[in-house]
Amino acid sequence: MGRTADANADGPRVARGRPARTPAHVAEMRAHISSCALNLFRDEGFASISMRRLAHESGITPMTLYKYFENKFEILGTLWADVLSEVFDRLDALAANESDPAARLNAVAEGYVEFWLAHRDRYYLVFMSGGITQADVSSFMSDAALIGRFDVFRSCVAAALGERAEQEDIRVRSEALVCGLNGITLGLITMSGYSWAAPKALVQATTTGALSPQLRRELGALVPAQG
Amino acid sequence: MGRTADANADGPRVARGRPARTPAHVAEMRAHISSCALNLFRDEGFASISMRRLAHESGITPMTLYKYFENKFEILGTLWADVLSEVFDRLDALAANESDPAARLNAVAEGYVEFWLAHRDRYYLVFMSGGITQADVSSFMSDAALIGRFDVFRSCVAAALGERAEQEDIRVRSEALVCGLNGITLGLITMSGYSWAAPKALVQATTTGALSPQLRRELGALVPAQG
DNA sequence: CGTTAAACTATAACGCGTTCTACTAAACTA
DNA sequence: TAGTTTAGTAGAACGCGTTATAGTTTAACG
Repeated sequence: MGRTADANADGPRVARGRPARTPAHVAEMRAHISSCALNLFRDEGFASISMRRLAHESGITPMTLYKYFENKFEILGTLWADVLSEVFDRLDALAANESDPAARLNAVAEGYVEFWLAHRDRYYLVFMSGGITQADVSSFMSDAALIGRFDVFRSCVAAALGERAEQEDIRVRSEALVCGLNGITLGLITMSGYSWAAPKALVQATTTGALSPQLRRELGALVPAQG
Repeated sequence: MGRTADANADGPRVARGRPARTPAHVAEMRAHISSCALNLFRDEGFASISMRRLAHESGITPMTLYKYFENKFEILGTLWADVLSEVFDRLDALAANESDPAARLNAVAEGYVEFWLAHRDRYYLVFMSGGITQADVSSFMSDAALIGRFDVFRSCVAAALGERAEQEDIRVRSEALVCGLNGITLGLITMSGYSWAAPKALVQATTTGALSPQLRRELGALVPAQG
């Protein structure tokens, strides 16, 4: 002890031997692996693709995989960003095509649910891939850029409410809206044995519920009064 | 060929050799295994309990386990009924304690969400145990007795709407309500990194949304007119 | 009793995610 | 070029869910 190389601690460390992977190369490698993974997961499902197989298809050794990713789920996590981008790009386009605020809210909400229903493979990829634990999802979902994209809903709600909107009001309404839409998707996909009402009807009930004029008064009992 | 025992096909088959397991014994054995599984899963988590371990704790061979259950998830499925019973027993009690219809609806909705939030282990057990596929959940959820218990919500919605309620109206509203509550639970549990509004606020937004007076008119565009 | 058909056991095996260890290849400095 | 540090490889290993196989016990029959 005391014999190690960091005796000269007055610099970023003298470069001896092969340099460590540059962040750029790491990013490139992760992107390469993720791209292979996306194709494989889409075609054959997350559970069916083994790490050994993914490594082989990526032209890499299984061990190397674990140099770039903590585990299989972390690979999955990098794909979520792509899928969610896809959803929200579509929602933004839908929103741009509707000038009436209430109609816009409804269009976006419908688009969200219908995207998942039309691409169940992606839904499974994001929300239902096996063995997910609380920590896995929430750590990924705290990515600020991703969460920010859910603001479409918030701004649509704000626009539809118009003048009468207050901050906390909008927040609760739009979060409840997102939860409702997620719940609709979850129900229709995972409990397909039950004969649900039409998705559009459920979505519309949820969006009009989010704009219910009654809500603001009732919320007064829960959040600090604002004036 | 032709030498087999079913030459005498004029009966339910002659009993030769050890009789097959009686349905009662099968049920009993499954119950025994399930009971062991419930304790183990609750204490150490679904993923942490191996089939070898469960077999051992049940006083049984791993192979025998597979004689009574198709796979590990089927064991899990038998526990869902117990957990859901627990939820709905509580909801029924809550409903009985509230005479005002709107308050009752809210109490039941809150109770539902709060149960899952307070017993996340059970939530994982039911909704998030790894590797679940569409078929797994929906086949279980088509159990009529279980689905019937969700009618608490329907009847609460009907009572709160009072005279002005119509069949399809109630149906869509209560299904959207259930979806919304499921979505709230899903969001709060799996995306705990995000700072959601208070659960009670989200629930109240959802219940008042489900009673929104606007809804009935808008639904007219989607479902056949009723008069 | 012996026969028969089933229940159950014991054990090995497969591929999985993951980890470990020993090794080779590469990229830099002195 | 020699020395050093890291990247990547090769391959065994662990426990997992699950399956297959062969053997043993059990409960009914005649």
